[in-house]
Amino acid sequence: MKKSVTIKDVARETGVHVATVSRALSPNARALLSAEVVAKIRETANAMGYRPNRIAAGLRTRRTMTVGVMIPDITNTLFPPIVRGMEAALEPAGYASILVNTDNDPDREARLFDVLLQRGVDGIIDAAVTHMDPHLERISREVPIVTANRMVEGSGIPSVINDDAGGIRMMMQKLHDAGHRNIGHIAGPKDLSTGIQRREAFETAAKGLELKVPDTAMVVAERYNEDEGNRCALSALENSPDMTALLCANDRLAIGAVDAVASLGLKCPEDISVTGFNDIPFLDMIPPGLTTVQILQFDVGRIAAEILLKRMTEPDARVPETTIMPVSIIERNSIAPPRSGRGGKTRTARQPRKKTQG
Amino acid sequence: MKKSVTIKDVARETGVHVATVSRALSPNARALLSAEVVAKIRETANAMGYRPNRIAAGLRTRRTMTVGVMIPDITNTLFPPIVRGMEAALEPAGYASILVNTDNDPDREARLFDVLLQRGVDGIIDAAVTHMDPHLERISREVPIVTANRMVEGSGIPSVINDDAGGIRMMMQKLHDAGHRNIGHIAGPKDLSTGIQRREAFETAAKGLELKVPDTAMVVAERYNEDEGNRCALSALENSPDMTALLCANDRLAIGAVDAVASLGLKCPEDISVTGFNDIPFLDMIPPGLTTVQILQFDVGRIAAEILLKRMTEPDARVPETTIMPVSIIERNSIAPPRSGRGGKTRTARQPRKKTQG
DNA sequence: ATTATCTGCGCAAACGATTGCATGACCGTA
DNA sequence: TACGGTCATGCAATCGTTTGCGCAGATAAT
Repeated sequence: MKKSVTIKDVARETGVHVATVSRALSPNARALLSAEVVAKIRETANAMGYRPNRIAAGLRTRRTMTVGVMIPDITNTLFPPIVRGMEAALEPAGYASILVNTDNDPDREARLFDVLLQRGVDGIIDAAVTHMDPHLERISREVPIVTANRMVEGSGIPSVINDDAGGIRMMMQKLHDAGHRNIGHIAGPKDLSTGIQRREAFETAAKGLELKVPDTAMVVAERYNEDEGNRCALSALENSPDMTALLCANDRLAIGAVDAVASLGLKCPEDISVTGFNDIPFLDMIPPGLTTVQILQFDVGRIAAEILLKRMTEPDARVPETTIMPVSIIERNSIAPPRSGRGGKTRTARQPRKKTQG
Repeated sequence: MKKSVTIKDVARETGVHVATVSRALSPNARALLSAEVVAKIRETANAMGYRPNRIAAGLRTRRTMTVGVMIPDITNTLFPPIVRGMEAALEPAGYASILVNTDNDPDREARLFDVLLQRGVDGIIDAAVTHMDPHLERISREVPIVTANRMVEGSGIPSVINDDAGGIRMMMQKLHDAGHRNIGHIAGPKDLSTGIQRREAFETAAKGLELKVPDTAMVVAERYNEDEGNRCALSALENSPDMTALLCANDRLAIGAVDAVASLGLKCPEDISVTGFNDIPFLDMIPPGLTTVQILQFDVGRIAAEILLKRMTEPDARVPETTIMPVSIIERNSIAPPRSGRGGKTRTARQPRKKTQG
């Protein structure tokens, strides 16, 4: 609309060369100039409403002071706090962020990487990475990357993740303490590191507590959403009549599971205990109040951004390859001691099987 | 990290001039070239892994194919769907978006405008604007702007908002139909167009239904959050013993209000009906199930983006100054007929006043 | 055959900033 | 007075694209 004032205008106005203006305005080069000239330049630059053009600067310096942020879907309430955490570290350092949603679609992801690189981002934070990401290593040779909340194993790409294993272990212990011996699991998608790691943690925890988990009591979701939680819970509940608790790989699956429990005429937690993971916003307000593993959403984003900052500013600084953020259990009302049995209560009740409950 | 292949490399490889490469790769200029040359260039460009540098192009063309998106706070669940709506229109058109959170802080907002303009955004969608925004008109002379969800009156800046007045009117009618005659209002912040317009709509609706609303039954919140909803509801409930319903300016205020109701030993909806506005995600899962005004969150963002696209591509095309999106009532369980009275039930019950109930 | 019109492509100047190098003024010292 | 050394600033190239203009050759019109 209106042509803006450039370094050249300021130069003309103050009667110096553009190079001098550039130096006067640059925190680093400022020391090369006499104090009076610097003062005069900055003054008139301000007066003229000069606004540096980072596009032009970026062309020359190959640094745009913007980073790319990839997430699966911003409407998934897990991610906004993570994004804010990133911003909390990025903005004070002078970086802006281009945000893109992959919808967990690899084609889209590939396109979006191009979108970011074409715009010359100085780095990328990827919270949408799949377990075996085909693009990431190639991209990471062009620009610094760190993954948040998820990781791709063995890639050497720095990641900031949660103590998935620890969270699951603690939750299993909690269920065991409450008396549960037949615990099912709704696992997350098998192409996501969180899905995989939580499932493995579930299995080793079960083994550690000497619990048997029949195949029917462990079903893996295609996606992290309520519908899948519902579907998987239904399957588990109908095929594992002895099951008294369902440990879910995340909160949204758990919410779907609670629905499934209700739709079978059962109650949570009286008939079936259900647990979640993440402690997403508003979870505390949804009945019956899911007991869940709380992760430090904001801090995951913040730390990931801080690591990226380090990699961008000191390209050969050493950064931790994977930093694991602590988790904790938030106790609400979705765990209760198991009923002695629930054989007749399921709509699709079948003939009772041998019980393994101890 | 690795220097990328430029137009110059492609030119050398194919034995033509850079200008020819540029034209071969530009959908518009392609027609100027012979088909064979175009084919050859595109082929080798692909083979070499050429990725256009939009920074450089932007410097020359003054178009970066990125837009700025300002919102108050992405962790406010109202905004993610709006942002996705924007993206749905922007991305297919080749635009990426830089997202910034203002936290409703005018200083921050001013800084962030600079952040966006320094990066040469082609346009801005502002969903964080205050009613009398000091910056907006100045900025709008430099770059096309459209506001979403909110507006600044009399500015001439295109906006896409919701039918606030209509929503409030319908909700008032609903409460009236249920038998309520003493209806209170928790108004939104007085510096936001939504707060103002909904409050005005409340007052004219009350007048239209011939309801008296004592000053004590209308309290305005400083911010749109649960704590303010709680505080305001407490004040209204304690100072207006006759009140049987609380129409809240948004869902978060309403959530706080039902907490307040409960903390006074009353029940919603039996003792006090409460209503919201927006129908934010997860609202349906929170007891008692707020009856609310549903807005088209996604479409507000989408339409705003479409209008911005029009303004960016055809600077003197005429666009509607304010487009109002339809709303509808979602009925849940937070409205019930009024009790005959609730005099003795409030903790801070005072001597009964004259009733105006008909 | 001469001139006018097209076609297809190259030339070079932008866009706005950064930065290595050059230069001139000034100071101190020999 | 001449010389070496600083200090403050100017010069000009550069980043990767886009685009107005011009030129050469081919084709068409006269």
